[in-house]
Order: sequence, then structure tokens, then C-alpha cells
Amino acid sequence: MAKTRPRARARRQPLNRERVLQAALRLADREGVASLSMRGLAQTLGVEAMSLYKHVANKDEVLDGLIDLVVAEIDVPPLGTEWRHAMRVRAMSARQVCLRHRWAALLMESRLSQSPARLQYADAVLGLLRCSGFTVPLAYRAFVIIDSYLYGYIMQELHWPREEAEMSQVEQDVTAQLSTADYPYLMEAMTHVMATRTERRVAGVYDADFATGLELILDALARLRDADAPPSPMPTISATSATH
Amino acid sequence: MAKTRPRARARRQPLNRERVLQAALRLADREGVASLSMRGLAQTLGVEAMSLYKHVANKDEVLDGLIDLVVAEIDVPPLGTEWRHAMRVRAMSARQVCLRHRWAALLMESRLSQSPARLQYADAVLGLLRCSGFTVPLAYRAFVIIDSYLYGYIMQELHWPREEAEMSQVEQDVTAQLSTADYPYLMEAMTHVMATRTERRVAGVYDADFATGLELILDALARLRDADAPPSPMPTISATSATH
DNA sequence: TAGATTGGCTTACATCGTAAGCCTGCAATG
DNA sequence: CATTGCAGGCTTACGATGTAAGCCAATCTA
Repeated sequence: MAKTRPRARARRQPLNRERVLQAALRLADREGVASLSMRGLAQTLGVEAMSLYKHVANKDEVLDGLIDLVVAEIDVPPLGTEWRHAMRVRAMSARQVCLRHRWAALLMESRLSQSPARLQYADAVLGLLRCSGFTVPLAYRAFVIIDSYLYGYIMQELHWPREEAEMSQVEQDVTAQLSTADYPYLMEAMTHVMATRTERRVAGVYDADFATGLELILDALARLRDADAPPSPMPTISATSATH
Repeated sequence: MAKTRPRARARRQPLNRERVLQAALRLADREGVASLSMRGLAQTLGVEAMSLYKHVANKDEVLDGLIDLVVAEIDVPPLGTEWRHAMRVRAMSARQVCLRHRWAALLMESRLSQSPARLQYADAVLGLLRCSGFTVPLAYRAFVIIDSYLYGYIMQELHWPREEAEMSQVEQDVTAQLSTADYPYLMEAMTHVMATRTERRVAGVYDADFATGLELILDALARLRDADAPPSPMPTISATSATH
């Protein structure tokens, strides 16, 4: 009587690591990575929790797998692309990916997981800088600085209000609950943010602010690069000509 | 017979929120925030888990309390201090605090918790910029950019090897397990990092790299500030004279 | 002295990751 | 074709964990 339809279950295509991770990705996007449990994950696959362990060693492996999936979504231009353009593209892409999967940034920061996908990502970014005239030490430094800003900005951004509803909620808090006397400078800043919130989202949320900061850093790095190794008369050509 | 010594327990000074949070801080420093459980925390206080709930609403409140304790440790110069100096001081201080409590940065990024301590911290930083000639929009932008870099850098740094033992472990991985063919640029960068690791730690770990990046950003912001509101002939004086 | 309050404690429950081992149908082998 | 191995599910069970509910003794207050 327990075996009502012994076939029905067996008929579905067998699970595999790939399908498990894809399901985890969907579930994380829907409910957040914090409420991603092995039992819940199994349920979305029509399976019992312990069945997952035939395809993944443990939950940590699922999380690391998620990181890999997300890193793979980041668009890194091919080796030889002019560095400023390349850094812009990959930074913007990383940001979009992290906003699409709102749990991703925190997960990447909280886990070590030097998987092939992540190593290759780092290698590609470093390669772009190296092929654009950066020395090894400077390429390393630039990488660290850009990534600090990139992921630091994203982490902040994830806490900001997005929907109009949240925004007006914040606005209420600003004008009512937070007393102006206690936090005068914070108040004026919040007021400014609220007042300009419309024009500050261009083709996405908070794009403009992110881009300005990034350009600031790229400018600074360009100066460093030029000081470090005097460029040929036409820097952009010498940069892109490395592989073309 | 259960009441062997009804007095002994009652004699110790009663718990309070303060002592609970201090114990949580110590425990987190010792074992990491991930393995901070209400039961474990209670144990270090010689008390049962549920007793904590007389002084704290729930675990989230403990975590938010930890954030407050940590934020309070950050050294923010008084209003009116010249902005570059002030930003340097508070960035360095925040970094030291986050390295001292290695769980703090992640906790701050993962929780929202707009507690008075945090709001006041933000207010103080914004105030410093405002008093040094930054307009409201620019002060806000500068705040976001500096903090992005600051906490982004720290989050990266927390994953880097610190002890000499870890370092030589990484060195082994670099020269052996990671194949040079697969990640050429990553390899050369790691080799450089390993080779220069001695001179790169000055009075602390990785101080030099952090400072260079910060100066880069402060330079860029200085340029922005001067372009935004043309300074008087002697910018530093006009900056500090605002409140003195 | 009576009553209320404070601050501990016990018990209980849902949820989590996962160890151990069972069962069944398909596939390869004799 | 029969046997057997095993891939890939399932069941059960254990020890965390956060915390709701309620108990009880010591202390403070009227």
C-alpha cells in the first residue's frame, strides 16, 4: 500500500549535481539564501532531503556551487580589451549580477571557496590589466582597489530602499522618527537623497552614483599606471594592440 | 534534593543586558560569531539559555548589540578636523577594529540595524565632510565611496593569510597545486605578493596597500571638492576654520 | 506580614544538517 | 535468461539551535 505507483517516481529523470544547483539558485533568488535548507531544496525537486547527498557532499558544497554559478554570470571582456572599458564592463556586470541575486555578494564575502570558476575570474581580470601596460605590482594593487570599491558599494546598495513603498517609508522615518536635532548631517543627506531619488536612477537603480565613484577610481589608477611605466604616445592603442 | 545549595546561585550579581553583550563580544572574538549560540553564551555566564531572554529580546538583538559595541570602538575625530586627516584616522581605526573583531565586518554588512550608535557614526562622518567645504550632495557621495572602499577592502583582507604558517601554505598551493598554465596572471600576482610580503606589512598587516588605495580615493575626492566649490586660496585653512 | 516583581530554571517544540542504513529497479555480466 | 551490482532514491534517528510557556524562590514594597 505504500507502493501505490512504483513507477511514477522512478520515471522522472534522475537528479544530478547540475539540477540540484540550478534548483538551489532559483530557490535562493526566490526566498533568499538564509532560508535555503536542504529539506526545502529537496522539496522543490520533489525529493527527500537525504537524496540530495547522493549528488552533493553537503550544504557547503551547494553554497560554493551557487557562488560558481553567479561568478560565471559576470561578463569579463576578452583579453586585450582596453583596460578602462574592460573594468567598467565587468564592474557594471558584477553589480547587475549581485543585484539580480541579492544574496550573492554576502555569500561570496562570507565563504572562501577558491573554486576554478573564481580563480579564473580573478585571472581574467588581472590579465586584462597586465595586457594594458600595468606592471605586476600595479595590476595587483588595481585589482584589489577596484574590487574593494565594487563589492563594498554593492554591499551598501543592497541595504538601500528600492521600491517606491520602501522609499516613502524611509522618507517618513527621516522626517518624523529620526529627530533632526540628534543627527543633523545625516538628516540633510537623507533629505537630499530623497529629493533627488528620481534623477539618480538612470537605467537601473543608483547607477549614476556607482559609475561616478568607479570613474574616480579608474582615473586615479590611470594616473598611477602612467607614472609607473611611461606610456607610448597613444596609450589606448598600445594597450589594445597587445593581443590584436 | 534538587535544591542542594539554593543560596550559591542566587548570590552572584544579577545579569543585565550590558553583561550579556560583553560576554557575547568575548565569545565572538574567541570562537567567531558563527558559533555564537544562546546556549553557549549562557554557559560562559554560568546560566541557562532561557535566562538570557530576561535581558535580551532574542538573538538578533544580541547581534545588533554586538554591532553597536564595535561601532563605538571606531575612532572618529571631532567635528571640524581637517577632512583628509579625519577620514584617514577613522578609516584606519575602522579597519583596526574590524581586524580585531574578525566577525564584525560581515555582521555589519549582513544586518540592517539602524541603531543610534550607527546613525551617530554616520552623522559624525558626514559632519566632518560638511564642515570641510563639501556640499551636501558631494559629502554624501564621498561618504558612500570611502565606505565602499573601506569595508570592501576589509572584507577582502579578512580572507587573506595572516600567520606565517598560512602564508607558506598558500605559497605551496601557488607553486604546486595551482597549475601555472591555467591561471598565468593570477600566478604571477600571487608570486609577487608572496615575494614582497615582508616589506608590505608595515606596523600591522597589509597596512601599506590599504593606505595607498585610500590616498588615491582621497585625492580624487579632493579634486571633486575643489571643482564643485572653488576653494579659497588656502584650502586646508578654509576647511579647518569652519568650526575653529 | 501579604503581595508583587524580578530573575533565575525546566520542559517542550519546530527546524536544521546529516550519519547510517534500507530498498528497488536498471544494467551489465555469466 | 538469470544473477548480481549498484545508482539513486527513501526512512529513521541524532544532536544542535532559537525560543515559547510556564514554574518557582528570593527579594522588594505596601
